[in-house]
Amino acid sequence: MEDYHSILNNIARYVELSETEKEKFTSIIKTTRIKKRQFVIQPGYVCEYRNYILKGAVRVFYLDDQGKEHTVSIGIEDYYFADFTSLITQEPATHFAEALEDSIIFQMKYEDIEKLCAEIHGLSEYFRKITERAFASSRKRIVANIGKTSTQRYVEYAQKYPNIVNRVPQYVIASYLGISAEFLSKIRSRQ
Amino acid sequence: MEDYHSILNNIARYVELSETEKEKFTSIIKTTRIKKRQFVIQPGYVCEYRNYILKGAVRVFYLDDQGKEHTVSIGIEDYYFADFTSLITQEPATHFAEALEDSIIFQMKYEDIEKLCAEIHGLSEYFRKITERAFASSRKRIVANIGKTSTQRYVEYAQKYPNIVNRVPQYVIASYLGISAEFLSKIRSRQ
DNA sequence: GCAAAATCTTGAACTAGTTCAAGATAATTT
DNA sequence: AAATTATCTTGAACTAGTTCAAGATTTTGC
Repeated sequence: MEDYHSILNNIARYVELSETEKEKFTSIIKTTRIKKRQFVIQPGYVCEYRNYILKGAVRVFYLDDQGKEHTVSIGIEDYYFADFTSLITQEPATHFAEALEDSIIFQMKYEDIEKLCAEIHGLSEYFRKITERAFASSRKRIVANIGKTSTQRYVEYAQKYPNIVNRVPQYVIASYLGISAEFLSKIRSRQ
Repeated sequence: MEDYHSILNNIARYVELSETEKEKFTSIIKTTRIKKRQFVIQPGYVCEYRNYILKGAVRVFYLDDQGKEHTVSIGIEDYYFADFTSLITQEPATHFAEALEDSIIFQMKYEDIEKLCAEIHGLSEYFRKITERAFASSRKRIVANIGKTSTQRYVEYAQKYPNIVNRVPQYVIASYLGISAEFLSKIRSRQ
């Protein structure tokens, strides 16, 4: 029996579910342990699961034509990740998800969530609300990428997520912020 | 009596609503006519409405510290827009929304949508699903901004949205793609 | 249909950030 | 604790894209 306390707590911040509903939800969860550097999602394979990080750290990234890595998301505890395009279309992924530490994740099959959202109104509301938040912060990131200098982006990110900056390799942060690893090093040396 | 055909059609692509539900939904819609260059959303004022474009074109943008414009979204018919951060937090907006043409928009109050989503399961599912799609395409845009050259971004955008490129001033496209208006002009002259 | 406003183009000087290369540190593994 | 692998730093040469300025073209309002 796993500890669903933290994910149910996350849900409770947005909606109230009955005990039966909570049980139905936790019954679709598969718990997976992954080792550092292990891939959870890989290009070519459909992203079957919506993943929740119970413990550890995971990043989602893709490789461009020149083989350069671009990190799309960095998540630690209490964070969802997926190749969302692949997840909602159920077409092959284009992104990797890689454990940055030994981690424990909860995996929920796309179809199971869809069925449960159709059945449980509160759950539909929950995913609607967290996706709205995710969308708004994605918009904020676009704004930051377009409108700010690399230095500003790094300083603000480090201020907002000091724990991530301390846990995760610098080249990952760089590729998340859209800066070369070398230039991020130079930014840091000037601070 | 307005023509809700197109917005109900949009909904029908994702979920089925009963006649009563449709009526409840259309009853919260306020129709507004806006003139070219008119602002619908302005920094300092809470973004009260989720807006749907029935006819016309609208962009959402913000001004950075140096007074430079950065376009966050460009929408034409059958497209939702808002300052989503302001909408979901109900705090003052930081963005402008400006009509690029004389337009007709449907406006739905944030609180009315929330209430109706809590009441009508299908509507909650609808907004969940369209927000998931919006989120996925927002992620794609981040990837494009970080990983591609200006030229690639422009060429791909023009290919995907030829109608927008033809309807909307070039400097708006440039500020959406994160390029200076001058450089976009040079890109186009080389094509 | 003319005047004014808005948009687009082009060139020259510049700069933020990249790329490449090589060495220095730090973290893991045996 | 030595060896290997992963990560970070620094410098020099380079380039994609910016900024500024001024003129050309198109659109809009009266």
